[in-house]
Amino acid sequence: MTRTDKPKARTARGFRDRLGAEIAAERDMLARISEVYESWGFDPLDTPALEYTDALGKFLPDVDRPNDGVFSLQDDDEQWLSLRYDLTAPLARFVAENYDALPKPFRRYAVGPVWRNEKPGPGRYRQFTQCDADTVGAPAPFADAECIAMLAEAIEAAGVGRQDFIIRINDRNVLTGLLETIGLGGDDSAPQRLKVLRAMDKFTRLGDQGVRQLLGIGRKDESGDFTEGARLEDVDAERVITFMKSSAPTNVQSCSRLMELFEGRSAAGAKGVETLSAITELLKTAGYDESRVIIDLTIIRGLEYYTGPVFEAELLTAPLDEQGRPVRFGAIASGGRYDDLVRRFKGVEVPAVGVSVGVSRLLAALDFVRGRSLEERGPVVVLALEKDRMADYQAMAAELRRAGVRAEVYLGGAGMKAQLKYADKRGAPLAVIQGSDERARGEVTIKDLVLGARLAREIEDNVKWREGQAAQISVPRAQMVDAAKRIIEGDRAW
RNA sequence: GCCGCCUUAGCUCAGUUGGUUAGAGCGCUAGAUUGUGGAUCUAGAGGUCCCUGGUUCGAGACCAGGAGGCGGUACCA
Repeated sequence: MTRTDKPKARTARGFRDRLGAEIAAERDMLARISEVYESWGFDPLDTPALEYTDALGKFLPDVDRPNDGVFSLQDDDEQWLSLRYDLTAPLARFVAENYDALPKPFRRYAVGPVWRNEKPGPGRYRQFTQCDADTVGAPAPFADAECIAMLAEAIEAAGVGRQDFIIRINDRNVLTGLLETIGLGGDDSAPQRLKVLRAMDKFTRLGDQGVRQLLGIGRKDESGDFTEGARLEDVDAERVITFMKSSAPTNVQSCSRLMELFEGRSAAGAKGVETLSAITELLKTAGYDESRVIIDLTIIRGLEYYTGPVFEAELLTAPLDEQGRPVRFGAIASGGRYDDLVRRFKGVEVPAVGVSVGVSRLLAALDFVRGRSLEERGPVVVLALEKDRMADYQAMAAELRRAGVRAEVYLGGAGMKAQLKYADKRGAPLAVIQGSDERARGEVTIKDLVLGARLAREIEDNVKWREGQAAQISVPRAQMVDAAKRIIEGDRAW
């Protein structure tokens, strides 16, 4: 192979490798969330990563090529396959395919990677993990309220304090009602409705000014790019903005304000308010008041997808980045009602509501909030000083493992110094050392790497840093496991 | 997708108006300090200067195209 033939070792754009602590943290979080889902009576369902593209509903309009945004490939029979971009579309396919055999309502949860062929950004990858729970075949509001309550429990189980997050809720029908009151109810206004909703979706980021521009003539951003506006009359634009600011401190107040707005003017709007009112009442009875679930009229969510209540969970503690600016993580979980999804397959409307936790985002957020608490705790490393005693070393490691302590024998070819460096790099709590001296005495030396590091940090004047041998003890071989366990317990206290 | 900025050692970055063997800090490897990671000292390894093409006697520096990264914006089921 010549130089130019050599492939470059690199991960594909928007993808990444992960190891050790991060995987453990995600596995742990998924287990906690799944446990909550399962305890609420949801059964796990696993579906394939690849689906027929038409089953996912992702062909470009009027073109027989799959949509941008999904990774697709053509099978040898020319049929298009796509990697799933969420867990809900496969659920709809599964329900339609097995409709008659399933208990209805059908409750399932699903965990796994999904792929999106989009521009990656910080914390935004082209492969990420979702953790969903959905109830198919149950109309609002009971299933919706349950879903929200369960989400709150799942987020807590994942490690976010009760006071550190809030779930914001809105309803698609309420938004439809708003659009009707500004004269955008008709079928011919559909494109404009879309633009208005998109503009509203940016309220949190762009504020009144930006949204006002987007509702009117359009907006030019700081890079010089221009976004076409919805071209509403000024009065109507103001109504939209006023609407978004009219979320009240209590859910009851919000509902009565909305009722006032819609009464006699929009059936859809009134229906939405009733639903919101019912859900928040149910939740309140269950102990979820405004401090945990609040009506927020700026919540929009997916545009041509949700048909009723929509909600998202947001972290309230905004940690600061290196420059001291607050870090926005966006929604850590979201969900809503989508009554149309199965209709594509069956022709009949099947009501459904679900929730999705963005696992990677939640992990990243937690990481920030509690400052890399996911610190690596490596295995105990048994040094291999005498090559002809490897069997003894393996026996030591085995004893430690039997006592529930992660342990391994150093298997490289380097000397003692390098072996300790290795142990250090692995994050080992301690190293077990038995050279010829210890062996002659029937002992092992246990070096406390955590304590040693701490002592070294305190001792500024050096040369005598070597007396840091206080961080190690010799014990009879038979007491090795006990001594090791004691040291590990002690380290935990620090 | 569009706009802007960036890409030099494992990492963070210097590199003067184009001019010989491309540098620093940290990290890494080895040695010293009785058989010891984290302190100190010494030595060493490590670079297709993102890629391709062009301008030039000469390109890490200049030009064009591409790739990757960052930021903004659009889209986001």
